Amino acid sequence: MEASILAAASRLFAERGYNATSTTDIAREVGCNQALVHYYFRTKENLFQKVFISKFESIVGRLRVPLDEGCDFFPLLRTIVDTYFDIIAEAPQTVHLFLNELVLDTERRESIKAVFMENMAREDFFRRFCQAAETAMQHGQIRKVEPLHLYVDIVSLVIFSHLSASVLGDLMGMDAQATGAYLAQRREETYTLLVQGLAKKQDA
Amino acid sequence: MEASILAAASRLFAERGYNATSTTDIAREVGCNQALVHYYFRTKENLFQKVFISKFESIVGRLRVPLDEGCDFFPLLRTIVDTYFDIIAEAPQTVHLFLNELVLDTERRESIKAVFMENMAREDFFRRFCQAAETAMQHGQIRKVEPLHLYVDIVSLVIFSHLSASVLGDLMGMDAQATGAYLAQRREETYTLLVQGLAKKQDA
DNA sequence: TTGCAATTTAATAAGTCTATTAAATATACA
DNA sequence: TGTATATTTAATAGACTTATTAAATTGCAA
Repeated sequence: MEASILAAASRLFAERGYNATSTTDIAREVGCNQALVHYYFRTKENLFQKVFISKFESIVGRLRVPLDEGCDFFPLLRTIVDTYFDIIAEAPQTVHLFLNELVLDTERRESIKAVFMENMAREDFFRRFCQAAETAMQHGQIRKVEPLHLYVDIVSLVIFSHLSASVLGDLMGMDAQATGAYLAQRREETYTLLVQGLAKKQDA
Repeated sequence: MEASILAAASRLFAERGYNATSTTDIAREVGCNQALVHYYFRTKENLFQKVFISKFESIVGRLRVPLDEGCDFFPLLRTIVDTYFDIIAEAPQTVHLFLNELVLDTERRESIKAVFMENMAREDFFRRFCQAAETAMQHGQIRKVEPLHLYVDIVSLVIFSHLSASVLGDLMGMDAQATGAYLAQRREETYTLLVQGLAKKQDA
């Protein structure tokens, strides 16, 4: 029961956001009494934290794509782009949740900060990504660029591909198939733009 | 009074989103009775629509950067990137409002769709942008790319530069100056990535 | 079976929310 | 000045919110 409340809360928070989801809604979704939600999680805020942290760590865990040291940078980039596209495609509402409650709700950031820091410290993915980028620069594979900015470039293009698919899909009246095709195009365009935009120019 | 209610609502909706802003909050912000908000705008939803449309049209109006036909594509790109960075820098909460209520709230999209379509039909900016992109392709200035994707590339990088500045600023404890420096770096990185990532390769 | 603990329920307190109403005040115009 | 109109207010209905309480129910072990 505790698990199914968590699962229902997870769905509803992601779909509608924190404010638009009541503990009554969650109970209705589960098919139980509203007081049960509070019996297991005491407060709505506490339940949300549990949901958020769970989703956050599940996502962060999957960001950790294999980073073989000796490997060329561009195959690595392809893997990252593909993996990130797939992660979001599997759970697009999670991106909504993060944008809604992390990016837009500055109050909630404070309570999330600790979780974020802890994950960053435990996971060394970003540090190793930076090393791979530095190595690629030294080998003349890519131009000079701050690894953080390189990473933001990637994430920007991936996340916005999905957001634009969602919005354009509605606005232009695209069906599921057309949206899928658009996303596939975005995946290739993202990779192309990054590869070419990061490559070391020969004529320089 | 009607105008000052609209202004206060504009601020609060952008800061906190629709659900987290009550008509009582708006009245308090203005310094008037809560019933006045309903006297002038009847419903909260109606007031929000007015706010949203106003902000939307104000932004769309500014997207219309000069598109001289004969001009090279890259100066045009620089203008677009600079203009978009400046627009968001002036009113970062507006981006939040759009993300919150347009991207994330699928219900509200329906009511916004008409406004969007009307603006797209009236403004020919996007059509002319596409023409400029096609011309640049014919002249061999940029590689082959669907103009829509090119535009999404630009918008993705610009908007996410601001979102990441906001989030990283909080998470890493950056002060206003450091955030400003980060944004300036993002602007250059965005331009560099686009110029190089869109350029027609010589060796092809 | 009995008794104890865990779970689930109904009822409700205390507060907020949107929206409406009628009364009070301000404004404009004859 | 008097009167019609516009604006503003206080009061409140009615619905919904989170959270708590005590009572009812279930499951299990002695």
